[in-house]
Amino acid sequence: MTKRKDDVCEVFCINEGKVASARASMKPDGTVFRLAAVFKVLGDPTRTRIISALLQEELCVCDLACLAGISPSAVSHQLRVLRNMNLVKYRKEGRIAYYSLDDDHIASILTAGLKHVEE
Amino acid sequence: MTKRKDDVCEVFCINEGKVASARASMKPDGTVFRLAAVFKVLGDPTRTRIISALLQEELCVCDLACLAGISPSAVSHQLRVLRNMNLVKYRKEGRIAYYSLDDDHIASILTAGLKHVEE
DNA sequence: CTTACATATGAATACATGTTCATATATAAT
DNA sequence: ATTATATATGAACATGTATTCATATGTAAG
Repeated sequence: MTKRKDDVCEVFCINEGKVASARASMKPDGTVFRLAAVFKVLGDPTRTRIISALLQEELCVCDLACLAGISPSAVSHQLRVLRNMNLVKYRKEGRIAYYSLDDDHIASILTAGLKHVEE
Repeated sequence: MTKRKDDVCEVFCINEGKVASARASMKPDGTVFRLAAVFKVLGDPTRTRIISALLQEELCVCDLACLAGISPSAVSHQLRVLRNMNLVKYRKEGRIAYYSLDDDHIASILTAGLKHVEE
């Protein structure tokens, strides 16, 4: 196998035209990367469960820990990940932090995913 | 910290009522798990790019390798992952395998995700 | 001012995962 | 038949990641 690592595209594409047009109509790399990042964050069972629970109503860390069946510490770690991706937001009431979905798109993504999963 | 690992839920929930109702309205564990699995599969930049390219038209392994900028071998591995999750299907034409999205839900999921990413 | 509690966070460990490399299979061409 | 090509696959390695544990922060209560 002596394919050169660079310019693989130019030389080894089978349908250069299709590749060129596909490339032209694709979202920019940054967008694809951020999209992947969002899906990756949603792609952990614990976090999916958390988001799924928050579809109904806001919940505090402890309650989410109950629902997910893991320690509050683990939930807190995961909530930070979700926060960093702008998937959840929270409000503080005393020492209790109530988390909720950050915007309506999140529910749409979940719903679309469920349609595929539930066939 | 002397919290028992079992029955954490019963003892340490702050709002038992909210937790109970959230639990009742949540999808079964199996569904949540499969949903997470779908998102996890979509959560890799290479696979997101592949799916994104296939939104336009079917493409063969080599062309996808060009678009993703990785080896055909790596693409083939990823295509198997996507196949296992029923996200893509393929038809053979001679020795060339043309891949396409398996159903319309996939596009919906991508679109919903893009709305969040593009704000 | 302590004490208790809800949450957050850093470090460490155990586990999963994506790519590469080598090789296999299958189909077309010579 | 032999060679070239398109794809598939197994093993290995390197990297990433989710949980746990220990600890820190901040808030309410005694």
